[in-house]
Amino acid sequence: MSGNDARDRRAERNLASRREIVSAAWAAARAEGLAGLSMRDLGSRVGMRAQSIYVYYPSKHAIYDAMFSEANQEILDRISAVPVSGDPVELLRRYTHVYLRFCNEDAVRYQLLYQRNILGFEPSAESYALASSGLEMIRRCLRACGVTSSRAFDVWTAMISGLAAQQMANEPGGKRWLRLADELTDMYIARYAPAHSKEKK
Amino acid sequence: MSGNDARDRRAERNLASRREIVSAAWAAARAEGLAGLSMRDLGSRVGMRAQSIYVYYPSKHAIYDAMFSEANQEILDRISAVPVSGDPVELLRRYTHVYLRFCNEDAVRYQLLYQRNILGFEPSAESYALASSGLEMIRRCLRACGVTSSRAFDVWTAMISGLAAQQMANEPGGKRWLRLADELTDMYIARYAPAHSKEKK
DNA sequence: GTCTATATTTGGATAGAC
DNA sequence: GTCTATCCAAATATAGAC
Repeated sequence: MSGNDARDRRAERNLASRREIVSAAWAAARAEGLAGLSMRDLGSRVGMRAQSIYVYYPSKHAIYDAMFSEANQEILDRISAVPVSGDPVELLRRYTHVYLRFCNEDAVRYQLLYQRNILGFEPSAESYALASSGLEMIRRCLRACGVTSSRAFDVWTAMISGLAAQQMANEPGGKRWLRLADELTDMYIARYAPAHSKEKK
Repeated sequence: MSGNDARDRRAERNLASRREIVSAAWAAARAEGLAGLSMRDLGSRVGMRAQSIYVYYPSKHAIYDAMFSEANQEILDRISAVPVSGDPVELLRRYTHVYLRFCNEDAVRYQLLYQRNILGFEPSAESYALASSGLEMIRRCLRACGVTSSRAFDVWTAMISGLAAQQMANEPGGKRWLRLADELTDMYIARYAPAHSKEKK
């Protein structure tokens, strides 16, 4: 029926516009800074007046939230796409590599996801759930390596997020710290999962 | 001479006002967020009109810079005050404790010093020098522990800044990650300075 | 769904009287 | 050194015509 077709087309176009807005928001944030995102600039990037954006998103915070959610979905997808075969320690290395590469690719995305400091912005509960489920995959992998205590898990997240933090703060896009990932992993495994360590005791 | 006295009193009052302004700026940043610091709010906190602040600081960035510099001086002072006696590994632990406590005390200060993300603000060269000289003390201490490679030094800073980053991001003011410092240090020393390790090989 | 027009607020910064 | 007055620019958001 043509009524349904028209409705579908409308919904399709609406969705496309929403996507275009978020995509332009990323570009704007990369150019002007995350906090410098403005509706006027964003509008001009999608060929609209700023006011028209409110048809698609009710507020600027809603756009931040869409960006936050999209980025969380992206890292979750990438982690999920890692083939789960063979040695769990090898899997841990692959996860780590994927995560660090993800952080290092985009400073603005890193800031939005991991340095909560946009004025009054708090991400929605669903976005949090995405982030947690990524963490859960890491936790399972560590368990497969023989690491079970939550202390040891916190040690792991501290080490890896520390690599990312130093890299982003001091040399964004570089690899001075990122290349230390395997070294840190070896040290960690030798201490917390000696059965999987390549180093003989 | 009374001319000099008057000049001194003026200089003194001027300095006191400058200090009061920076102190109020910290309070404002803690209340409104670092990026939310505004001259009007700051003025009202020191009992002035916003415009009068320009007598003491030529711009808002200059105030950020004063805050940045003050904070760097503070951590440098604290690190310098640590008594340098006995085992270098013990000294390393003390340094680490001082640093982590410093980070955890004040989220806004942490953000200003270690998460460079204020709009167009870039700290002055002198402030950078302060920060570098604190890092240099850590480097010397690690050398005394027998750690010499720059790779190993980067591993150390990644680990410790990772503890701080996780603590600040997930549980500011708490100690879920901070309490892992000694555990991380043990692991690190065992790997990079086995001669100083308590664990027998 | 996009526009014009506008309300409303807020920001940093300057000029000049006192 | 502080004030009043003001400039100027920019922001988010709403109302209503088309």
